[in-house]
Amino acid sequence: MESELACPIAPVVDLVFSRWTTPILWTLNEHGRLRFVELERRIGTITPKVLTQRLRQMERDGLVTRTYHPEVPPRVEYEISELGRSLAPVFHGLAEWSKRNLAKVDEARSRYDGTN
Amino acid sequence: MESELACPIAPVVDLVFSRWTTPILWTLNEHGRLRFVELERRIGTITPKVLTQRLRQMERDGLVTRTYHPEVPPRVEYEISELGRSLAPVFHGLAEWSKRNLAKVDEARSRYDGTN
DNA sequence: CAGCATCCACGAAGATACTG
DNA sequence: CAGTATCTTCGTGGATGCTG
Repeated sequence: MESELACPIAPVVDLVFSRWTTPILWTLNEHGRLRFVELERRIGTITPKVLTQRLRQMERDGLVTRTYHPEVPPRVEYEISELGRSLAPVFHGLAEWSKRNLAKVDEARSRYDGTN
Repeated sequence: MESELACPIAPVVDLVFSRWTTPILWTLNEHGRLRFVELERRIGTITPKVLTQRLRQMERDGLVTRTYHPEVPPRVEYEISELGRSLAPVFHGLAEWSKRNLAKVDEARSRYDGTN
């Protein structure tokens, strides 16, 4: 998808920051093991189809684990894996940067738009 | 774009990891001030239209600066801003994670696909 | 409940050609 | 050189309905 030619982190960006993966990972990291609907509700605006798609991909990539309980009604639980958890420092770094610099982005936008 | 309800870093993810911003920022961080075509060539697969779009947005967000030299032929130079440079630790963290864990992702995929 | 199947809509991105 | 203009393609995502 992205050009790796000039950017060594392109693969990991594709992996971790493609759409919905961050909220999913963050939620699972905060609340531990969750059922499908719980995850769906906590994220709020995602549709079940898309949530399923992303979870499958993340399961394949080893970022989350899926546990199926053959009951009636069926119960499926998702959990962040060790590999997924190892991204925590990166996320923390982003949160820090956010706290410190996101306001500057807003300022820059106002300046650019001339709506000082 | 992304749901912020469950994920505090969603805004910064949108800002920094939307398409092409990472390669652009990385390239400008590596090579300093660059002209439009130089940037285009280093990234390799981006089209001028898209490159222009992304650069405009990043300029608006305060991540890059644009300098126009009214000459013939015209010369425009792009440079990473202080704000953009402040992302370096985050990028470095990603590169580190990449070196350590990207192979595990490949393993997980092989396992999932059953192509052990 | 946890999904899959299907259809549809939209915007981002690519290809191409053209200007000051 | 540094873009802009236009057209087309494509993928993501939304909506809906249906199963074990």
